[in-house]
Amino acid sequence: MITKPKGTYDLIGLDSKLYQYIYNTVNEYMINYHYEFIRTPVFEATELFHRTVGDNTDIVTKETYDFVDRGNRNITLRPEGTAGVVRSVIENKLYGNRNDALKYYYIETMYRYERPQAGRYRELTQFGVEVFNSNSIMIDAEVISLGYNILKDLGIDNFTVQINSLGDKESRENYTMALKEYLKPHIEELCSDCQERFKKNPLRILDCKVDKDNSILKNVPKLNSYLNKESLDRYNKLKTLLTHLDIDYEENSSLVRGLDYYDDIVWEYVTDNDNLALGGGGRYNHLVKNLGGPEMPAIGFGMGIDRVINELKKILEGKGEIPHNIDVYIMGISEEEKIAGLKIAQDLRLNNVITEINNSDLSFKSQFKVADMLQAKFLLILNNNDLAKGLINVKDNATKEEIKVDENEIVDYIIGNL
RNA sequence: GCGGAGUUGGUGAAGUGGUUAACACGGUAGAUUGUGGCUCUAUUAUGCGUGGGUUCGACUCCCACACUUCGCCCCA
Repeated sequence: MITKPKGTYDLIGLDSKLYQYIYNTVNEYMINYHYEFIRTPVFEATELFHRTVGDNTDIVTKETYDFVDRGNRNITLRPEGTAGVVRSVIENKLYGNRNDALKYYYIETMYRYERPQAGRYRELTQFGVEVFNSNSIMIDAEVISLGYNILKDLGIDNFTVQINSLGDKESRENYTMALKEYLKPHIEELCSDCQERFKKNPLRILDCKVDKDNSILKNVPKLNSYLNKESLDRYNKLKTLLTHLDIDYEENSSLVRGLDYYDDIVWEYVTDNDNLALGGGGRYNHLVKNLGGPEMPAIGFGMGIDRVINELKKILEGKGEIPHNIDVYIMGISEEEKIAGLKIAQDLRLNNVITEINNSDLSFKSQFKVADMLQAKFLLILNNNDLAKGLINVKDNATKEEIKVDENEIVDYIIGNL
């Protein structure tokens, strides 16, 4: 038997239902918030991701899906959404005749060559937004609240928005130096991974799972105190705006995100139960220029749909709710009954009634079982005698009451009683 | 890249180096001559992740690999 590749999954059953639900909700929100849908290629030149992410992390050396195509091009399957959108904005000069914010959203699969574990797959799906050409803190507030409002609307309420400011490049460099200065005498007391991080990415030490209760890390200099006036003002303004928009947030001074292209505001949507990030984002005011575009501020976030699906499943299990399936199941045995049923099914379907019909040679007993499995609300039990009189037997599958309805009124009857 | 635990039917699973792989749910058919969900009866894995090896004999022991799952690194 041929099995699916490691770390992938088939979107089936309840998962696929929830995916559609999320997909539809996201699209609705994006339209109302006036974000334009953008789709970029699944694969891009490897160099794009290397330049976006930087060359010094494990991400580039062991966590991307790289291959050489038949034309000897170095290609990488996109591991995240930002790089492709930024590339497209630059390449298509989408900023050319605009002086307002450019707002894009995507819903796409991503590929990461990782060892699978809880909430981590090799093929994952994210939705996200990227906004260009505005450095207004109002945009930061809009983007953060957009992700927040979507999650809330989906029915997820056990999460928290964690925010932090990394400051601008200068502030961050000053802070990094101060942090290293502070940690240097204690470096031997930290875990071996932190000793490695000290050299490669000192800010990540703040995120360490092993040393998180270590008094050395608890007394570490605060990032916020190294912010310059402008960054601090922005951060304070953001907090005011989020409160203004009724967004519950939490400040997390050790939230740094992994990549060094972020400036100023960063945030994550974190579940309360298991502290898993459903999504996160930040400002990246220098990335566009670094990738060959003009000086242009930008901000964005990505949300892991796979993780959101898992959260929704937990919530549904807790409530014991089974998602709605179909409205009407049409039953019949003889050829005439089935053919009559097919027309009725079409009439119902054209009127937005979710309808299924028996097409096989199943006994009534079996058809009832199918109807129950599909959680049909109404059963249309066709028989030749009544059909000849223009009547249809309608059974309410909740009350078990059965009545005969004129075939010309069946659609209205169903719609009126759903 | 590193480590732990797993892999038996549509599902949940038990199992032993030795002819036919428990049990339950589900499915199908019938008792019920075209209106079910209860009950009863029959039936439902030529197969125990894949490939090798040991053995008279392997689902059971050994090795490798694949996949699942939970962590580490990393986290876009």
